[in-house]
Amino acid sequence: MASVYGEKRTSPQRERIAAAVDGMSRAFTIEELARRVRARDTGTAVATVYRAVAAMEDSGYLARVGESGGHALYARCVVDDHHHHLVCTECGAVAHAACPLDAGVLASVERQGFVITRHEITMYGLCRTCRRGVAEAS
Amino acid sequence: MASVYGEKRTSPQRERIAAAVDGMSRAFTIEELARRVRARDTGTAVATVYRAVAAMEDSGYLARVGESGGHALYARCVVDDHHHHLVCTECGAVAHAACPLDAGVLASVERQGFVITRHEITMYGLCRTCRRGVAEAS
DNA sequence: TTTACTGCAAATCCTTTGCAGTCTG
DNA sequence: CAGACTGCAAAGGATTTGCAGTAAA
Repeated sequence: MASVYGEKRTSPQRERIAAAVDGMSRAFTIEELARRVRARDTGTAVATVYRAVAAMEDSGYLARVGESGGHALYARCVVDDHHHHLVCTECGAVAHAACPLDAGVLASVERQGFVITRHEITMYGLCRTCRRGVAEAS
Repeated sequence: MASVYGEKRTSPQRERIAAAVDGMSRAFTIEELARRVRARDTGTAVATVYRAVAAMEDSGYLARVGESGGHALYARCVVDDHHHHLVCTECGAVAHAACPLDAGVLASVERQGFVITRHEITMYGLCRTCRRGVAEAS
């Protein structure tokens, strides 16, 4: 668990926060994470959770995988190579997807004179379980 | 210019806002648009610009093409079929790109049990002109 | 006439920051 | 010890919204 916060310092609060993150099997908002942390230690300030999450994101332990109702969604992501995420809008389950920006797209924008320096791809959908739920409901 | 606001009502303010949008050859923030509108009519409230932009977005006349420094970026986009945008981070020029989500990606997430219901792809880069500028500067 | 649109200003609301104090390394 | 990290609370800051008035249709 040394790389959770990268080269940054740790603290009792950050350890509790890291533990809470480990307990998350789905995408979560900072608010949810904070609630979870504060359930065990009321003393942990929300600002501290925000700062810890930023540190975890820096270290690559956590990834921003989308947003929901104005709240950023995060999920543990220890995969090193470049990829993107797909979040189930019903339950928050996360899937991985290879980056779809292939030679064809690059050539297409190149033809327009552009080079891509950065991109963000966020996908939302339904996981196997929630897909069933929706089908049954209809 | 009837479809600018879709089926919604128009007004002198909305006409001025539409004219200002037409004068924009690049991506712009609402703040920039409002400044432009207010240069000719100080009386137009920023809230009105926000509401007009929302209406234009609804009608498909305007598209959100990215964000810059916490400000949403918009650009005129009358292309009907599904595609994405690439914004030059230097000058705001906009390029179009076909949606890169192909059968391969869909199959990949399907293999994980997911179906995609929505996705957002935003690309940033440099246009031909700004590319040169950067090269010369280095 | 109906009801959408406007201006103004206040309210939202997630996230960030300033500060003083504490603790890690 | 220096510099991070913490708690608290206030500040940020783009966007939204309530309201009363005006004007499209």
